[in-house]
Amino acid sequence: MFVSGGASILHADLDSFYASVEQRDDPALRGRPVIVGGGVVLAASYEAKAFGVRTAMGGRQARQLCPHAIVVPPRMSAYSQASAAVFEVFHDTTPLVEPISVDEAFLDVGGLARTAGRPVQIAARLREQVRDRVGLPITVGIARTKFLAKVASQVAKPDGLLLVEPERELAFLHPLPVRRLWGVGAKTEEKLRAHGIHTVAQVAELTETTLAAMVGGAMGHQLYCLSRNIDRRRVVTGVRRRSVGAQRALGRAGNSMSPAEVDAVVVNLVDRITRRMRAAGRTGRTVTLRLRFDDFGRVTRARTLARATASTEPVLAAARALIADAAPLIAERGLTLVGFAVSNIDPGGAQQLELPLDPGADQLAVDLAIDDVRRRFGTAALTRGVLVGRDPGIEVPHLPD
DNA sequence: TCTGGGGTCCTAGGACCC
DNA sequence: TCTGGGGTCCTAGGACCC
Repeated sequence: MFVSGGASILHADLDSFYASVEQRDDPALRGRPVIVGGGVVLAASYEAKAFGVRTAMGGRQARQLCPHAIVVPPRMSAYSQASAAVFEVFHDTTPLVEPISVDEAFLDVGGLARTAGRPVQIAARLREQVRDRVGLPITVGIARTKFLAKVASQVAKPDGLLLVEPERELAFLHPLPVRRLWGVGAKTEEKLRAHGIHTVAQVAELTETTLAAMVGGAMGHQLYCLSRNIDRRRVVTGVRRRSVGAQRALGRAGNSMSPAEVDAVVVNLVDRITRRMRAAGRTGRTVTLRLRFDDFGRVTRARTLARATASTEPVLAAARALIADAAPLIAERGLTLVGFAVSNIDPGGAQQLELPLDPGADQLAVDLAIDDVRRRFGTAALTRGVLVGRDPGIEVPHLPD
């Protein structure tokens, strides 16, 4: 099966995910402006967005814009369940699903023409299924590249479906504002604006060298490519996490916390992180402390351990040492947020691959199972693994480190 | 505008190695 | 005593994304 060159990448994106779940579960909320989250807007229904309410906006401002909005507290477990149900629909559609977040994924449906129809038909059916089985609206963008599929879904929102045919890619892309380009936020938008550049078409007129001088090498290259819809990224499954973190906003109360109270927060954060790492079978080496102060200034401090771990004690020891080093900063600037992340995740150290073998499996069966793992995960998969056999007569091949 | 919680990637300097 | 070129790892900060 070879790539046809047609538009066969789907970007599926649930609309106002948290708010839609709330409207689904409480009929009284349907058709009305709903805001999820009090201090900060975690999600807003389209009825609330019509008043200018946006995700990540302060709660006070949101209520000023939309005084009659119904504000509900988040119900994370309900969203997790809804997400799992939606991903079930995704996986029923194609095995090539690349999750981006709880409410978003890329799907490659290029190889399904014979069995499932054209991508537009597949996308329409997927939307119906999510509506019928989970009760949520979802928007799907279809294009030849991941980047453009995502742009298409953004343009098609809410509750829409948009196919960008290969022959009209640039006609679709070029009139859009630069902010639509992946990686362009407030700062980069401002840099480009300073040069009189507002649209994707204007970016596409520039050389890579010119762009690199404006926004840096990597970003310049990216903008050069995306503005021409050059995007060779494939839809990939099984992307590994690179860090695990947790944080807690303390507000002004953080200013007056005693060292013991801060330590209690640290212990709790480290416990949550290492618990999740153990559950996922991952280890990491670098512990990063993240602090936010009264003036909203931010700072990070990091420490790298001798070996990767998911145990509470060494991570907690590093976390406490980082806090101790930062104590003068905290005293001086006033603490309002503390967080940790463990990164430098070991690519294989903690993964225990269980090879299913029939009872009485012989050496050949073990070798075949290992070959299968190598085919699926690459030859590097086993180089740092440990295999435990019950029968001492069966050998695990010596694997170079 | 006054701010949650979870992430990713890039840049740049210093230490260290061959 | 001074000197190249190339590479890795670590730390800190910044921008961006959902």
